[in-house]
Amino acid sequence: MPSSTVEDYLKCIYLEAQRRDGMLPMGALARAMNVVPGTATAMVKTLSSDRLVNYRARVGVSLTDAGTEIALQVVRRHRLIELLLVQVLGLDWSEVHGEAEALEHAVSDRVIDRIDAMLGHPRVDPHGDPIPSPDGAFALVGTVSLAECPRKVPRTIVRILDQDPDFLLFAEKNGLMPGQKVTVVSRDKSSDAVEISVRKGKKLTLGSSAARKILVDEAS
Amino acid sequence: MPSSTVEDYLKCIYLEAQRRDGMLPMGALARAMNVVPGTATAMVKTLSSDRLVNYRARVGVSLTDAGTEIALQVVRRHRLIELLLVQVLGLDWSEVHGEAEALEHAVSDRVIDRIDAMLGHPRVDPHGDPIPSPDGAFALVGTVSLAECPRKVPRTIVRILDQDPDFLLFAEKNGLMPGQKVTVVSRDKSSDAVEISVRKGKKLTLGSSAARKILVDEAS
DNA sequence: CATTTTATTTTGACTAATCAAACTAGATGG
DNA sequence: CCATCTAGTTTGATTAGTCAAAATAAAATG
Ligand SMILES: [Mn+2]
Ligand SMILES: [Mn+2]
Ligand SMILES: [Mn+2]
Ligand SMILES: [Mn+2]
Repeated sequence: MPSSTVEDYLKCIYLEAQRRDGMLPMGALARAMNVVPGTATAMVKTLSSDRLVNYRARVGVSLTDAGTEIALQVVRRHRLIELLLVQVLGLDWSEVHGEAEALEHAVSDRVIDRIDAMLGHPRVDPHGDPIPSPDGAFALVGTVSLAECPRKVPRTIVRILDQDPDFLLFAEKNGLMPGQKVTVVSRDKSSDAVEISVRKGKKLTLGSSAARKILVDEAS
Repeated sequence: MPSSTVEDYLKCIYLEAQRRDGMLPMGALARAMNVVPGTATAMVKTLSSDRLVNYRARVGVSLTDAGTEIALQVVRRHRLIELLLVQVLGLDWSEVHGEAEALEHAVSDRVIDRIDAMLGHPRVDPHGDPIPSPDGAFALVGTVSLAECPRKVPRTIVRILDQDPDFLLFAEKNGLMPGQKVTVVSRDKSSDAVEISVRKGKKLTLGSSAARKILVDEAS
């Protein structure tokens, strides 16, 4: 069985590689894992000799099929746990990411299957992140953000691309959660601002980097 | 924060010391922790320098107040998790001890408080083991076992002193669970047997070591 | 192209947790 | 009391995961 450290590295490589194209540079991995670069290099070498990643010195790292499989299991556990904490135990969606970070390594398949069943085989977690099925499949949703979707057309929020508790609390307070309606009123290039209106016509202005974190559905 | 290894040692010392009198010998600790004696000695020395245990070479180990406090927190987490797994997620009582062994180190106070609230501040776990309150207090129950309680008097089972899945499955199959009624019919010294009758007058014979694991209430 | 900067790798060291095996300190007992 | 047994302790290694700092490769720049 992989240690929880190995699980975290694989999950991190998987999630970081979503953004970027091919190989994940060691510097990015080290930053994401909060370790010094030498530590990332050392770890990646052992992952490589275990055939969990492909490593090319001074280029970067990518997951093998075996590594992807483990990463997806960890992501599945993480997101099912988040949903359990929100829906069954009543924690706030801003708190659950941190909690799940530890619990994802401590739940067995048996327990995760029970959680999955009790929640009715959910497809997404509280932040709209997709939950891989036991065999690693999942649907991709909402690839357009408030920073680029058409204006004046009401949309439904489907996903939030940030786990930071402060951002999530802000989002929650302003009704920016999956399922909520939102319309982009205007955008201004120079001021980098996106003006939106949420439920009850409440207006709100976001910087574009925040707007980019809020994904809405494709179909109007 | 103590590592999960330290938490397990402290919990183990706490639980093993329940049986025995004063100091727990290193051999007993090593056996209970599944490590070689030298490992237990080394660990206990570091616990001792952290003021979590009192250690006297060639005598044994006992918990300090600080050590007891940690041990009780771990026991509290363990037992609340067991109850959650049984009552909310529907796992069998024979499975939950093993699951809780890992989860007890991964749940935060925040999560454990929510579990406690959701379960209605329970006093005992699925095996009848008492759940310490956040400040470490708990009630002692059922100090008499089927091996020594009076015969022919119906009793209620309050606690099972064994976490072995096989034993628990056996007990479950025969209705030997907390809350169930049971009566000792007869005992035989030479054959070491305890004959009991459970719900619906079903008869069953236990060896005395098994009988000693089933605790019943004091008052008839 | 030679030089400087930056990213990555290497080297050397450390901590926590463990085991195997050699070594006592006490108890047991003739 | 000496010999032996046994439980417990020491010593010497090992593994996983990490950091600091030196070394180096590659990229960027004048
Ligand atoms: Mn994690
Ligand atoms: Mn999430
Ligand atoms: Mn444990
Ligand atoms: Mn229990």
